[in-house]
This record gives sequence, structure tokens and C-alpha cells, in this order.
Amino acid sequence: MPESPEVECLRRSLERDLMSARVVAVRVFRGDVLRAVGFDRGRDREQRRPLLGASIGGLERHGKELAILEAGPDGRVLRVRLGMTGGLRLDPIVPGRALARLPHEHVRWTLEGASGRLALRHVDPRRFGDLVVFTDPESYRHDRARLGIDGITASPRAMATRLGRDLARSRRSLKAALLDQGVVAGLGNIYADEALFRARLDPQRGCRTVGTGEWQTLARSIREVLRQAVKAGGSTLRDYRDARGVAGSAQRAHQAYGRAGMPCLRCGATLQSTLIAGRTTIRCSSCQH
DNA sequence: ATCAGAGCCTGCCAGC
DNA sequence: TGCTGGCAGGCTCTGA
Repeated sequence: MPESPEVECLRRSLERDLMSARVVAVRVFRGDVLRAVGFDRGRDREQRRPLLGASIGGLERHGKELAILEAGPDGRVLRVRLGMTGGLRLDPIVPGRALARLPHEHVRWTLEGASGRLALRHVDPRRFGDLVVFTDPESYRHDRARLGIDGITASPRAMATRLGRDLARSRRSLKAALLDQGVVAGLGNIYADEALFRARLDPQRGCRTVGTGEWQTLARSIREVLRQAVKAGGSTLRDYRDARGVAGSAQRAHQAYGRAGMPCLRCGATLQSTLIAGRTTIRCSSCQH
């Protein structure tokens, strides 16, 4: 489902209702989507009832990863990676009426807060995503250091510096490099193509041939594409919804992704589909260089 | 260092 | 109608 704009929209749609709410019950329907790391004692408990008893202190996003933090300096952290088809949804709980398990619902948290009683449900048909409980914020942030600079929040200047630093000597193609979450975090197949299209850079081009000015252009394009997608509520191609079931409209603004065989909106040439780094890539061979 | 390919899963769609 | 193959927004491992 999601690249970082969709995860950011999901985060925002959860934030108000989850803040300060308390986890009063947890049901794990499918244990193999869940892992608890770093717990000397209580690992078993966290795997059976992750975050039980927690008051939610915050929701963070970095790249495509979402973290739900228990309040307090030593609070537990639940890291959510949605993979291709994962999602979280929030439903009010009506007294006396049980919520049936959704297809592919793997974990359900029952929360009590200012918004009343709510069910937070993790749903993921393909199960490419996972849930990990960390003992505390520090161990979570240590793990998160694998990720590069965040494409939505980083300044274009910092992003350009990071791109140049990590990639200037790389033999990889630009497309492969943008999909690497260790450089800039948050781009997936859609927004990588969109950012390269806007920057007029050929996805097949080797990183080593890219100059300083072009890294700056690319950094601006990345930020712009991601931020516009957040404003539009994310891209809903088939199944993405925020926590309240609201679809996004960013797909209407796509200029490259999904437009193979159609005319380039800049120059009119036919957009081409190629396979780069194992992923379908759409590009205009006449105006991306 | 980098790439292709395979694998992890399920759902959907086009073509036969 | 029903089957088959191909494809999908992610990520990780293997072997070359």
C-alpha cells in the first residue's frame, strides 16, 4: 500500500484519537506478524499482548515506518511497517455489539480515551509488513538509524548533501538508489518515478554521472512530490485508506507512474515502461536525461 | 558493489 | 464461467 505520504496521512488520521488513549485490551489473531525485541522479561507478554496497559504518548513517522510510542521516557514503542498491503484502521466500539474480525485482521487493540472506546485494527492481506515492539524509545531510535534522511521533512539542502555524499561514487542507477531506504527514506516505486520525472533525470542513469546541481534539483523534486501527495491525502490505487477509511487523491497528479504508453505531459513523446532494479519504471526517454 | 532473481503472500485483472 | 498467468505501492536473501 504505502510510501511515506500514505504513512504520514495515516499517522495524522490516527494522532488525535490515539493521543493519551489507554490500551485496555489486545487481541493477536496472527502472531507471526509480530515480534518483541530487547525484552529480558516480558517478551512473551509483549508478543501475546503488545502495548497492553500503555497510554499513547505520540506517533512518529520516518520514511515508511510508523511508530506508536507509549507515554513516558521508558515507554514501549510499536513500530509498524505496512509493506505493500498493510493498513491500520480505527473504529468506534459500540457497547453490546462485538466487532467481527475483518479479513486479514491480525492484531486488534482496544483503546479508551477522550473519543470513547475505539478499536485499532492492523490489517495486511499479503503480510509483507510487520509489527515490532521495542522496550524503549532509545532502542527504537537505534534501530531506526538504518534509515536515511526523511524525504518529507528534510530540507532540500540537507537532502541534496546526503544524496551527493552517499551516491556520488555509486555505480547504481538513480532509480535503484532512490529505492534504497538507507539514503533517502520514504520513496517507493511510485514517487521515485515521479521525482525523477519532475527532475528530468533518467532513472537508468548511473549515480556517478550526476552533478551537484542535479542532486539539488532532485532533492527539491523529491520533497515537492512527497509533500504534494501528503496534501492530497496520499495515493489510493486500489486499497489505501487512512485510519477512518478515507481515500487519497494524489494518484490524479501522477505524471509518470501508471502512464506507460501515454504522452509525456511535458513534451508529448510516448512514456516508456522498463524494468530497473526489478521494478517497473516509467520514464520519458525524450525529456529525462 | 551491484544486480538479477527468487521468495515472502494474497487479490485482481486480462486473456483464453 | 472458470482457469491461468501476470502483475501489484516492500523488503530481504542468494549467487553471480
